[in-house]
Amino acid sequence: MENPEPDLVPTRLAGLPSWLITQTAVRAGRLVADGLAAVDARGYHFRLLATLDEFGPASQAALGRRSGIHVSDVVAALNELAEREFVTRSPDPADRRRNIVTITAAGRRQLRRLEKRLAAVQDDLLAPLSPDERADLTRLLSRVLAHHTRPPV
Amino acid sequence: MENPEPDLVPTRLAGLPSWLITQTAVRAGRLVADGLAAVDARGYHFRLLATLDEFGPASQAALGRRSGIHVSDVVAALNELAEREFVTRSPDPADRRRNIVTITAAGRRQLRRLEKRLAAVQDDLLAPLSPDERADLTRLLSRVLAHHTRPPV
DNA sequence: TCCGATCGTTGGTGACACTAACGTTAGCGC
DNA sequence: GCGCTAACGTTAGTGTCACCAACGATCGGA
Repeated sequence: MENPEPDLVPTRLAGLPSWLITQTAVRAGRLVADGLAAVDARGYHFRLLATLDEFGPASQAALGRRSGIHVSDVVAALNELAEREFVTRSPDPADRRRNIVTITAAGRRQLRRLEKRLAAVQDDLLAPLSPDERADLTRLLSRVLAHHTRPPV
Repeated sequence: MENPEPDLVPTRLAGLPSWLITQTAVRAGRLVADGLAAVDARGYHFRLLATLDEFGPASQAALGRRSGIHVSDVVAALNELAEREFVTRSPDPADRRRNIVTITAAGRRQLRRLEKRLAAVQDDLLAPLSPDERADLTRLLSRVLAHHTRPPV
């Protein structure tokens, strides 16, 4: 929806892996945002719903760790999800500091919708690559990401 | 410098290429930002200096197109660069709407410093990959990016 | 000469990641 | 049992990047 006719890109940038990754991420982010916006959601919402669906009810802190979202941002995103009844928050009887967050049936339906949108986005995003190449890319990125997720330091 | 001990990540996320790309970009962005911050700069500054050095003096609009930065953001970033005398702005005698932006000697020195930092960042970022794999990743990302840069629509 | 396009600039917005501070609560060491 | 530390949820604020709308000035083609 933008990108005002880019001129040729400096090779100093185009050759930098960090630039390639972040720029590709910008494009990917746009596609994702557009896809999710059609269902009135954004990345945080999907990540939280997917995490809840996969691991079951959890505290907000656990949700944050698993989805990679900061606890303080989890609060805001859950407020929005709860307002639309995609999720319920109830105090943990066993630990009064905690909330137990649970996905609702409506939340699961919303998640299905989001997943459908995102599947289309993947296809759009990786359009120029063959299935083998897509697998290669996924493999390489996973390795890089894993390396920086649990720094061997 | 953060990442508070991530729990296991949902496979629903870990398998999504769009997620892999954006998450890897977050890590890359952190490394880049840290590297540049050490010289009191950020991404926009490097991109502008590199573009200027590669293509020579240019108008702000041209700079924006080549570096992929919105014109309005170019203004702010150039203000910061000009304040530190890394760049000079002079009116274009041939077109009074335009400014001609030129990189200074100090700007070139700063660019060298930034490039040095970024080279180290690339190595850190791609540490788990062999040279061949790094080339593969670069190739794949370039293809994806090219496809979304000039939409074939 | 008019009109549309371009240029620089200002002043916003939104998503995402992240930080600091706070009161509450749990659980461990002693 | 008591005190300290750590974890929890929440609020409020920051920085980067990308983007949008509007403006006056200027240019260039019809």
